[in-house]
Formats: sequence, structure tokens, C-alpha cells
Amino acid sequence: MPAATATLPDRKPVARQPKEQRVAAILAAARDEFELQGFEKAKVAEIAARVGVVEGTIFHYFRNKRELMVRVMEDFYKDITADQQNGIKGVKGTRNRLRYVIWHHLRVISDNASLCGVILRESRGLGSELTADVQRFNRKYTNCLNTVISGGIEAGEIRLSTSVSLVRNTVYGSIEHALWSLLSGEHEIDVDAYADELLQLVFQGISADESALEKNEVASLIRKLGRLV
Amino acid sequence: MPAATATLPDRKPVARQPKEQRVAAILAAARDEFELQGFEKAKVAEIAARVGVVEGTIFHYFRNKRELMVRVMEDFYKDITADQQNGIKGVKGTRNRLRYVIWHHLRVISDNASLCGVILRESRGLGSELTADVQRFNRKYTNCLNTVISGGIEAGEIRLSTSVSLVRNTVYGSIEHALWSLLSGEHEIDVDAYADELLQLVFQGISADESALEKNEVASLIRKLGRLV
Amino acid sequence: MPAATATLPDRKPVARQPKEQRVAAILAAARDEFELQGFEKAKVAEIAARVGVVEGTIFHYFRNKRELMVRVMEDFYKDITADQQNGIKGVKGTRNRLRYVIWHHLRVISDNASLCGVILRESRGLGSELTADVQRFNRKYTNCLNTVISGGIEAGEIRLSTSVSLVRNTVYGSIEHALWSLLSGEHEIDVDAYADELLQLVFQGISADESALEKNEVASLIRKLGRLV
Amino acid sequence: MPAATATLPDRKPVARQPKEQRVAAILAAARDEFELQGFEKAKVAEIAARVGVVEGTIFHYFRNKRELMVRVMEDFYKDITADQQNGIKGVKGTRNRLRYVIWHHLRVISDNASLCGVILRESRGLGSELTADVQRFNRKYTNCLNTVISGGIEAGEIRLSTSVSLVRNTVYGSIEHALWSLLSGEHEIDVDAYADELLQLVFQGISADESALEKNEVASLIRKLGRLV
DNA sequence: AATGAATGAGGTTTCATTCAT
DNA sequence: GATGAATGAAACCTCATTCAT
Repeated sequence: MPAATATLPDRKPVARQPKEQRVAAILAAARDEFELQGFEKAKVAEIAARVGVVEGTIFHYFRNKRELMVRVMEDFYKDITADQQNGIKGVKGTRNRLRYVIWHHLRVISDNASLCGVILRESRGLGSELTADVQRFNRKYTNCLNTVISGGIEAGEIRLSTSVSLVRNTVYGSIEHALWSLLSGEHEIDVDAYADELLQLVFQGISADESALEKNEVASLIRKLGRLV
Repeated sequence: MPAATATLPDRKPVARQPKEQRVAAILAAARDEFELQGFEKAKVAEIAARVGVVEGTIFHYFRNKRELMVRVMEDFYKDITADQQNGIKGVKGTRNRLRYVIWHHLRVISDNASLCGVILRESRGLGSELTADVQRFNRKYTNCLNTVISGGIEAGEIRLSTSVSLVRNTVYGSIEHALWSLLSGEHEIDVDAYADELLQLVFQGISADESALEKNEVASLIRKLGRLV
Repeated sequence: MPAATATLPDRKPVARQPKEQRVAAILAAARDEFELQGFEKAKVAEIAARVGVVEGTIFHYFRNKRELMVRVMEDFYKDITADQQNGIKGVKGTRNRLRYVIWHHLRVISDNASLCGVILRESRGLGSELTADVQRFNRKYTNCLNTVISGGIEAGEIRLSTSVSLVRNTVYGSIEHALWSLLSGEHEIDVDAYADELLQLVFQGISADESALEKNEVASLIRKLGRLV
Repeated sequence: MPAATATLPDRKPVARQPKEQRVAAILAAARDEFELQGFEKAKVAEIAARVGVVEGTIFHYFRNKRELMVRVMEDFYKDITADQQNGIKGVKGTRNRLRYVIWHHLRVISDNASLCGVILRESRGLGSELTADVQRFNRKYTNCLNTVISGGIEAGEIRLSTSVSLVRNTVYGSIEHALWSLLSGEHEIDVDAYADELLQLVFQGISADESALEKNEVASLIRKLGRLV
């Protein structure tokens, strides 16, 4: 009796999904929206629309928009941090390990340019509500580089005088700048090439190679005296 | 639509200033406000209050808030670009010139941390209306480093294979990261020390002849010491 | 940007109404306000106050003020167009049909003088954002007259040389002028009298056969009188 | 000594024009701006810029923007009223005189479409500040038609029962509608053709031609009786 | 006569968040 | 669990008009 079926009232298929799936769907939609619009301009209504629910539903699962963003970032950081720690296990030698960290970060940045752009932008706000959270995640993620450099110093491959924070600033700062170029449409990033070049620059720059070391110390002394006279 | 024909408000006697002074005062106030709040959160009403005029007066001189921000940035970039170009004139030798560029930028960043923070933040916006303007100013400013590196390559002091954009990313990225540390209250920047360390890392990292490095420095120092005694 | 995360205002218990009722109430209030103030001077705040909600609620249902105005006009045009098409069905004979169109339009204008004034005023704007919408609605509404005139020409009752657009301009222009007189307080409109006079002028003015004019009318009247006695 | 001339301070040629010329120049500029923007959107600053003076100067010669508009309209109405009165002198016969009035108005509308559009639009405002003034000018201008019709009635060429205001509404309303078509870019106005057609319609419509008269009266009576039964 | 700096009220629109249903 | 109606603060920008110089 097809006619009978036709007269049944329309009943929306209220896809009542298990909590986990709903949360995952919202997070995915949120990530898309944040990537497209940035945090401030992203609209909860739009995220809800992407999932196919109404605004109110979002607030069943997340206290507020900020928490949504934090969760998106947290998930992302967890992923890449685990991936990094996993990948570096098998890599031996300071130079190789440094290359791995650089290469891995470039890979991440290159594959998630939009999201990385959002995260970095939001983490620089003066009073941004997100600063603290991002920095916490980031500290853990970048800790790997610290370990590599410290290890290199202990192993005598890297100059004793090397400032770990300088290296961290330099490596991540360099790659971050490459990201801005990418996002502004200037050019793509050739991950392997950039990794090699940056590694070359940085590793040669901090290498403890005997002859270099000597020269460096002399150079440093010269500068100090120069400023004195 | 302003009240047509009807209102005859009592006019307060206002301190009338020549255009130039007002513009300067507004720009100064705007800079303060932008530094404090960032572009989006900055309120024109607050800027006006700082100057001691009403909002309308601001728009007598600047078409809109964006133009105000652009002018603040433009003035700033003009200053530091001129200063940089002026200062580098007397500096000879690739190493010294590179150090100057690094040192000068650190000086600028250190002395104008708040403003630099705002500018950098606003220049990374996806569809931010300010992106284009900042990038135009910035290209001119950072061109100096390009010249130094290119010169160094031609002079044979820097490896032929060196990518200028890599060096630019690395130098400015490193310093930018130091700025974020500064702004997040982690620690101050010791301009001279950071300049030395970054120079050391970068120059050694891109140096062509590792042993020729310090010869000139030594000779130069000897002359200076000779004059001293 | 609404106060983020910070404000937890006390929420007044609001009478919650189904969408349809609210929309209707808003449209009614909007019409009142537009009639009173015209489009530009009408304030959304005032419309909201008339409904008894806050401004934001209005924008929950209508994208912007313009859409509100368009909807008011659309509803009005739908009403009168349907009414006109309905009423003309039973009217036979070119002269009678023309009289009906004139009379109906006068009735509409007379009963909705304020709204018609607003609509006509807004539809004449050079770059007015409403021009296009009104003209679309209006074309459909005035099409009825086109049909009548064309029919009359085909039936040989109206001179072949008659320009339909001239007749349309003349009929609607004449009535529109009567509206302006009404709105400027000069005098009322006697719908039936004006309809007769205008019909007389126009139909005699475009009539093909000047003597055939009243024959049908006489016959018809005789029949009616016959029935009466 | 050309050098001497060169070192003289720049002296702006403050073209201090006689009052009459200034006023004329301002009125011309105002008319241009009003035509382009309409009254509300027209900016005094723009009018001043067109003349090459600053805003303040405008207010030396005109109390306010409204007065400026009134003067533009007044000048225009004076021109066309004089022209009309002048032209109609030599025209004899009701039909010819009516054609002249129609043709002249079409000529005016066609040659000054933009300004006429503004004037008509502004004169329809509910509480428009300009309504009263325009109506005063307009009454004088349209009086000519009144005279023609009244004359025609007295001369027995036009039906006694003819309502002068109906004819006025119809003639001016028809032409006004043609103007809106013109301004909305639909089509040009062929002044002579439109004049002929409108004259034909109106004059035949109000003609006292014996046979027509009789028929009209009968028809009118029929309608009244029809409504009665 | 001409300038042009200063006024200042005013209204549309956005959107995260709540909570009654 | 899901809905979606309601909130309400907040801020940019316009521009006719004045009046000290």
C-alpha cells in the first residue's frame, strides 16, 4: 500500500548518534570553519550547519566556542606530537635527529597550513583567550627539539655555548615564516629541499667542529674587544 | 543622517590646532590604543578621547579606522627603514653588515615590542584588510637583508648555494619568535647578546670559507688596539 | 563582537512564540513604522519596540531592514494582485473590465494610502536598493491592465493604434497623482466618482467606435430595470 | 629677471568673484550634485569641491542645504514656467493649446530628466522639508493647463462636466510615469509621438463633440442607475 | 570674503550563549 | 538529546552646520 506510506507524517530522521561520533563530527566541522574563517570570524551557527544540527546542540557538547577551538588544537597537537615522538625513535645521530625534527615540522606545516595559520595567529594575541592553552601544547611539542639539541651538546657535536632557545626560535621561526609565504600565496614549500637547506644552515651554524669552534671563539672575543675600543 | 536643519547645539569653544599637529596627535594616540588593544579591539572613541576631541574629528582626518592603522604602520616603517638604510651605510664587510641588520632589527623589535606585535599579528590575517599594506612596507624594509646576502654571495663570502629567502625567513623568524617570548612575559631580549648569537649561528651556517672567517677581524682589531696604545 | 565568554546576563523570561506568529507580528509592526516614517527614517529599534522584543530578535527573522521592507511590500502586492485577478474574473466587456481595474486600483490606493505612498516613493530612487524589487512586483500587478487593453484592441473596441504603455502610464499616473493629493491632505478620493470620470476620459479617449459605445450598456440596463419592476 | 619671479611665494589665485557669479556657480554645482545623488545623499562638501571652494563658503551664500535645493528648483521652475507662458501665447484653439502644454512638458521632462526626477521624488515626502516649496512652484507652473481646460469648457469644446483636476492628474501623471520609465533606463521618450498620442487620448476623452457628449451623458446615467439596481 | 577644523547625535547589524519546550 | 527563539551590548561612520581666524 504505497498510498498509506505516503500519508504518514514527515518524520525527520533525527540521526541520534552516539556521543563520540557527534563530538567527532562537531570537531571536524569546527576545524573546517576555523581554518576558513579564523577563530574570531568563525560562527557557531555555521559549524552547527555543517554538522546538520542547530546551534544549541553544539553547546551540549562544548561549554563555549573557545573550548571548541581548544579541543581542535589539542587534538591536532596530540596527533603531531605523538607522530613526532614516534618517528624520532629510530633516528640516530644529532644531525639526523635535527633533520628529522625540521623535516617533520615542515611536513606538518605543509599538510595543515590553514589550521597552523589559525593556531599561530591566535596564539599571538596579547590578551587572547587562547594564548595560554596553545603555549602549553606547543611547549610539549617543541620539547623534542630541546632534547635533540641538549643531546647534541652533551655528545660534543654542538658547541657548548649554544643557546637552546636561540636554536628553537631560529628553527621554528624560519619554518613559520615559510608558512606565511605559503599562506599568502607566494609559493609552495618544497619540504625536503627546505629541510636540507635549513638543516645545513643551522647545523653548520651550531656545529662544534674543532676548527669552527676555535674560529667562533676568536670571533666572539674580537667582537667583544671591538665593542670595548 | 545627522539631524537636519533642526538642531542648533551649543558649541563648546575648542582649542583649534593646525592640521599637522592634530594629525600627529591622533597618530600618537592611535598608536597607543592599537598597541594596547590590537587593531580589532581598538576603539575609535578611545583614540578620540586620548586626543581630547570627539570621534567625528578623527574621521575629519582619516577616512576610517583602517586608514589610521595603515598610517601608524607606514610612519613606523618609514622611520625604521630610513634608520636602517642610514646606519648600514658606514658598515663594511658582509659579516659586519649582516650583524648590523640583525642588531638593528632586534633594537627595533625590542624598543617597539607592542607595536611590532600588533603589526605582525595583523599582517598574518587571512582576509585581513591590512595584510596587503603591511607586506608592501615590509618588503621594502627587509630588502636590506637581501642586498647584504646577495652581496656576500657575490663577494664569495657566502656559499653560492645559499637561498636568500631561507636566510630571510631564518633571521626574521628567529627574531620574531624572540619577540613573542618577550611579549608573553617570558623574558627580556638582550639585544647585543642575541645579535651575536644569531649572527654566529647564521653566518657560520652560510659561510663559504670557514677558515678565512676571522682574518679580517683580527687585522681590524690589531689596528684599533694599535691606535689605542 | 558580542561580549565573549564573560557576560552572564540575567535572562528575562520571554513569551516564546512560534515562528509564524512572530514573523506576522514583526511584519505588521514594520508596516506601521514604514508607513509612518518612510523606509530610511524608519528605525528597527522602533519596530522591535512595537512588537515587544529587542532589536536582535528582528534580525533573527530578517537578514536586514531592507529585507523587512521587501517582505512588507511583497505581502501587500501579493494580496492586491490576487484580489485583482480574482475580482476581474467575473467581469465581461472591455469597458467593464477597464473600469474594474481602475476602480480596484483606486480602492487599493485609497485604503492603503500611506503604504502606497512609501512604496511609490521608494521605487523611484535612483540607486535605491528597493527599486528593483518593487518594479518586479509591480510589473506583475499592472499586467492585468495590459491584458484588458490588448483584449480590447483584439476585440475591435479599442483603436488599433493605441499604445498599451501610454494607457498604462495614463491610468496609473492619474491615480498616483490623486494619491499625492490625498497624502498632502488636499482632499479625499471619491473612489467611485473618480473611477467613473477616469474611465470616461480614458475609454472615450481610446474607443474605436464612438457610437457603439453605449448600446450594450443600454441593453444591460433595460434588462436590470425589467427585473426590478 | 625670471629668477626673481620664481622665488616669489606661492599666492593662491583666490578667485574672488562677484557675488552673483559665485552664487550662479554654486547653484550650477548644486544642481549637478542633486541630479547625481538626490537631495538626501547629496553632500555639501561635494558641491563645494565642484565649485572649488570649501564647505564654509557655501554657507555664506545659502542658509542651509535645503535653501540651496529650493533655489535650484525655483530657478528651474521659473525658467520652464516663463518658457511655457511665452510659448503658449501664439497658440490658438483648445486642442492646439492642450497639445502645446503636453508637448512642452514632455520637452522639459525629457531635457531635464535627472533634475525632474529629483524634484518629483523630493516633493512626495511625507514630512519632507521640500514638499511645500515644490508645490508652490508647481501650482504656478501647472496653472497653465487649468487655464487651457477652463477655456475649452467655456468655449464649449470640452464637456461641461469635465473635472479640471482629473485632467491635470491624468496629463501630468501620464508624463511622470513616462519619466520613471526613462530614468529606469527602460526606453527613451519620443516627445512628439508621445505628445500626439496623449493629446489624442485626452482630447478625445474630454471632447464635447455633440455625438460624444450625448453618449457620455447616457453612459454616465447608465452607470449611476446600474449602481442603484 | 574665505577658510577649514570641530562638532555630535544616531542607527544598523552581529553572534555567542541560554533555556523553555 | 535536540531544538531554536530570544537576548543585548557594542561601535563605526556620516555630514550639515558653526565660528574663530
